[in-house]
Amino acid sequence: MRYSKQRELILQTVQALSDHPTAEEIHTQATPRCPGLSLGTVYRNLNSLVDAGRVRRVSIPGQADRFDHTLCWHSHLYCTVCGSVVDAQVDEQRLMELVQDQQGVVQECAVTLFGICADCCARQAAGEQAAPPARDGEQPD
Amino acid sequence: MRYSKQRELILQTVQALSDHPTAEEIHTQATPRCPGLSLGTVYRNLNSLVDAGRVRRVSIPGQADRFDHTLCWHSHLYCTVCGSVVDAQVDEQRLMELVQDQQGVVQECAVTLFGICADCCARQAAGEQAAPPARDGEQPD
DNA sequence: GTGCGTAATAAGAATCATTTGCAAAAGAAT
DNA sequence: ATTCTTTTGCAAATGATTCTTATTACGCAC
Repeated sequence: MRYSKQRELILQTVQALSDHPTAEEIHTQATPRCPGLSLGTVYRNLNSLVDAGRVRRVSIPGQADRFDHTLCWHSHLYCTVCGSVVDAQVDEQRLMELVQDQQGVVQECAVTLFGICADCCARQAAGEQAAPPARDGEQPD
Repeated sequence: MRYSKQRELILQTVQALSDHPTAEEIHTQATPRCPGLSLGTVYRNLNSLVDAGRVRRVSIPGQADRFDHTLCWHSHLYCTVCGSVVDAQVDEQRLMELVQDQQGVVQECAVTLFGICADCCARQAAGEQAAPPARDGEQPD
């Protein structure tokens, strides 16, 4: 793989946006520093970076893929209130033990939690409303 | 929700096809018994059935959703050799304990295993080739 | 430095799974 | 049977992602 400034920028952007940005968010963030950067290039390079193991792909069912700068194994919690994805604390060792015993061979294990993130919990406790992830047909008043 | 023969048929088809069929597979299987059944109707009804808790949705990253007749919680193993999805044995109780301790509230937990199913393991042991799930640009010889 | 071969790019068409809009058909209730 | 509402079928729309093609620009050889 040979050097390209757009790939470098895309990698830096994923690392800077340490939440779990989508390709589109990465594109939006990166474009100012490289006008003309195309979304296709972002997708292509994200795939290369994932293949090269420099970035991780985070898939939440029914949503655009997100990309994670953290290389070591971990799980994610998808907040059903605000739509954010945060890292979750799951003991890899113990999980693998729990999961290993199958009829067949287990090579990888992905855990996705659905729930309410710490921020939204705090907000709810304070009686506030979080900006919802624009789901369904809910109109704010 | 009021009765419709196509919804009934779709439900029966998911239950009959106890592997994890996609909407398209369900459509193909169901059409003979209801000529003119449209794919849109299949999707629409699968969504209703999922909402009503009569069927479960199984998402594997980068693939069409599959539907599961089994209502009780369980995990899935995606076979990277043949592309099939089989039920996995994961102790729900112990998994939940492992996963519960987050900054935030966990409501649900999805585990997807990637590996090789029992059938493909057996085939590999016997030195055979399984029909691959038609990935990438691999051409058989 | 100049020139080349090749990998990488931008732009947009193409694809795939899924959803949606709408007029017609089918359940349900009267 | 009549009316009211939900569902259907079809086709077109969407959204995310990939692919195609002509073009650009690395990086090496001279």
